[in-house]
Amino acid sequence: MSRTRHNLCEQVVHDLGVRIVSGGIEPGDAIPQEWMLCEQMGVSRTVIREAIKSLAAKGLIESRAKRGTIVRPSCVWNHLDQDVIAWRARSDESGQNLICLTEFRQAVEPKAAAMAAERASTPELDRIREAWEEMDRTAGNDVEAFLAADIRFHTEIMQATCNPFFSPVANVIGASLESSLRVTNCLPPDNIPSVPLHEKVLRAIVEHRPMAAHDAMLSMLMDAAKRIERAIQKTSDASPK
Amino acid sequence: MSRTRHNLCEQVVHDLGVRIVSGGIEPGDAIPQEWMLCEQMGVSRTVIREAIKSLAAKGLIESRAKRGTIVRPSCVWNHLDQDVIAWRARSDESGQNLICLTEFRQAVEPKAAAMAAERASTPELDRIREAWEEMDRTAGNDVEAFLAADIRFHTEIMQATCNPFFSPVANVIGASLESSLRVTNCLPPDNIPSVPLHEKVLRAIVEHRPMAAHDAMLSMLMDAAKRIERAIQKTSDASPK
DNA sequence: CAAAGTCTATTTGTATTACAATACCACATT
DNA sequence: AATGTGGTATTGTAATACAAATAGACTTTG
Repeated sequence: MSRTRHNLCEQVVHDLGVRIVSGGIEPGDAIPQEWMLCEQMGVSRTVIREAIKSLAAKGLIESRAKRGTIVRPSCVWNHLDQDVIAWRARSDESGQNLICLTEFRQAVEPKAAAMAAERASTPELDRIREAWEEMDRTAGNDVEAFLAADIRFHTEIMQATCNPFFSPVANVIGASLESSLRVTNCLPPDNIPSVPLHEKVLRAIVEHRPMAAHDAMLSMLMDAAKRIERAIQKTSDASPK
Repeated sequence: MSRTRHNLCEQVVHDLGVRIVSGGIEPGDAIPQEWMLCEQMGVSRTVIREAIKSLAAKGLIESRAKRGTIVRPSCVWNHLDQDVIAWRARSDESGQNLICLTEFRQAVEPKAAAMAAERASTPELDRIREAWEEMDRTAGNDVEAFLAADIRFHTEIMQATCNPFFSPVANVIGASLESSLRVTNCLPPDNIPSVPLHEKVLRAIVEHRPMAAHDAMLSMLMDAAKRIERAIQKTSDASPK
């Protein structure tokens, strides 16, 4: 039970979620019955049932009377749910998940940047600019603050597409940046070269140049992907086999 | 209470979900208190609470003791959740939602097709081919079966990317095709021209030609988008203002 | 003997009651 | 006027009881 969470139900959701996503219980298999979970976790059936409803809402499990509650095939999980992404990231020893995250970003974000360049309203442009300014301010000294600003920069671009279906991509971006921060284990100065790359994207969007925004975003992501790949290479060399 | 669902909780989730997504309760506002919902819907507090957990898991609401349960800003909703998509589609009078769905597909699917062309394994290729064959078989006579096969075709391509983050896109595809079927109000023969467009995608993927797959998918989607736009134009002309 | 139907036991689904924890609000205190 | 303090409404948790559904064993019947 890692660390205390804001209430019992969330704690149970987290524990079961991690167990399922990390492969502790395989798709098709049943999770323990309710009374058994009550015993194992020392909570009432009320709590267990509410947790089960949460996980079912995320697509992870499905309950039927008598049959029990089974883990659904992973292709129907809500893989862009913030919790599911976090649980997945936890059990990513190899860095394979980080590669998938980055790959997905490469597929979606350039097009999103282009759409933002077409449509972003003035307040949306301001929010993107503010995020970039925060990046510029914190680069080289505060890694945490830079990360937060970086996430905000990309998230605001998703919002600026004026298409709600891009919103969940923000979860991928957040997980990707956090995870890559851990993997590359970077120092404050390492953030500095990233600033002009983001600036290029910012300018293209502000000046309503979709193609330029697309290309700038793509090359920024390719650069990030390259650094991640190198870092993963290094760590797998350090602990071979 | 539209129509009877498999259990009480799901019914409550559906009713509340529709009310929230359709804008009946705005972000920042509180939903009725638990005892009030019990009265309104004629169910126990147990059921209400489990439904609330479901909606919270989808990002729609957030509960706090005393403060009540409030609707969260729509930018943190899990917009790619199957239920959320369905609820959104219900309240799409203008066709604006269908346009967003299509636009998102255009942003993601070409790249996904390219990745599938790079990596798809033989069984995955078989499943894509089978889906296309089913489309070919049912085009011109069975609209329902054609729709199902069409959805399967695109869904299998998402799976063939070998990247789990593409899976939820299948929900968008399903909603888009169903919704566009309703809007364009098409007859069986209207499906026929769609078959060779899909065949082009299929061939490119099977022959492992990423660029070709990308382009074939994109032009297919552009074609679909054009037809949808025409249909929406027509219906808004029919019922002006 | 096989196929169909029935019964039972197990598991989830729903209702009810009670109390704990929390946080907003009004009131009192300094 | 600012601060503290307690009441109160609302969600959080527990416990119990029963309903509904169904897998699997058992029985009946052709």
